[in-house]
Amino acid sequence: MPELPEVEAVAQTLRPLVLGKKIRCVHVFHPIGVKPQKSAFLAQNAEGQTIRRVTRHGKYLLLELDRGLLSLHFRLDGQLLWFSNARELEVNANRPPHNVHVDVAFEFNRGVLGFADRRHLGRVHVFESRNVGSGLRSLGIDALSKEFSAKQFAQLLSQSRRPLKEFLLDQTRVAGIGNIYSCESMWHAKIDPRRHADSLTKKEAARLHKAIVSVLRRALECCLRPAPDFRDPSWWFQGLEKILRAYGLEDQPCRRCEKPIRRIEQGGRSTYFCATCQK
DNA sequence: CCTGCTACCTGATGGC
DNA sequence: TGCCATCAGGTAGCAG
Repeated sequence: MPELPEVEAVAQTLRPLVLGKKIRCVHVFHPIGVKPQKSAFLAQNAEGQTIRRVTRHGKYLLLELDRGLLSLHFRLDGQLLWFSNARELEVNANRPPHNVHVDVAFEFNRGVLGFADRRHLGRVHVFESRNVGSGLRSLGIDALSKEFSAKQFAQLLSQSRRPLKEFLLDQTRVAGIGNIYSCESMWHAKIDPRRHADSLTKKEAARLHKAIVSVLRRALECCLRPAPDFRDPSWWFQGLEKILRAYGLEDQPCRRCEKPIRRIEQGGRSTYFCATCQK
């Protein structure tokens, strides 16, 4: 559930399910999912606590407890699953013929929340506060927060000479933008991903800021309709393809100028863009 | 501090 | 059909 809109949709959908519920028991089926923390540490710090708020910062989903918080990061493939009870989870997960890998589960009085990830790259951690944990602590401004203004964005851009694409993926500057929506935002703003961040004019920075916010809002609407279905392990966000204009469209004609979309590599990741209308 | 590289994992896909 | 290479919406950790 990779980028900000997907995580926000999950947060909104999850909120009514877990708010005010007490974590009766934590199950760690695959310890890699809590690494580098220990299973016992997670259990000790989460069991018996009630979920007071469900929030999000960048791509991190945060379950705030009476004391401390749970930090869930889905990386590339992580997802949440909901089971009626521990028995249902036991029957349906982590055993053939089902292909459902629940690494960590939180059991409530009614219902169980599972964190599943077949690649085991996603992580569940427990922290005293948001200021602990390297990834979470160093996150920049959330791209859908009030603090993310055009002025603030221009300021951040001016402080970096990295290629724009790499700058947008840097979660310590602006949090929440990933590979898809960085490409989409730059396409909408008509700016070349290879430009250095500090080379953007104020006007271009403002255009890109606007593009980022509208791309993320649009994607969030898509992610909420239909809303995530935690009861279906095969569920995934649908319909996002129809809003994409660059990502994954190598060799297909640009929707503005008809020239083929190009794919290049930046920082070890694919960038899709139109070399003709993105300057 | 910054930047760039690799590791971490599994599964889907396409070429031969 | 099988085998191999490549790709995937991400980040942590490390060296320089």
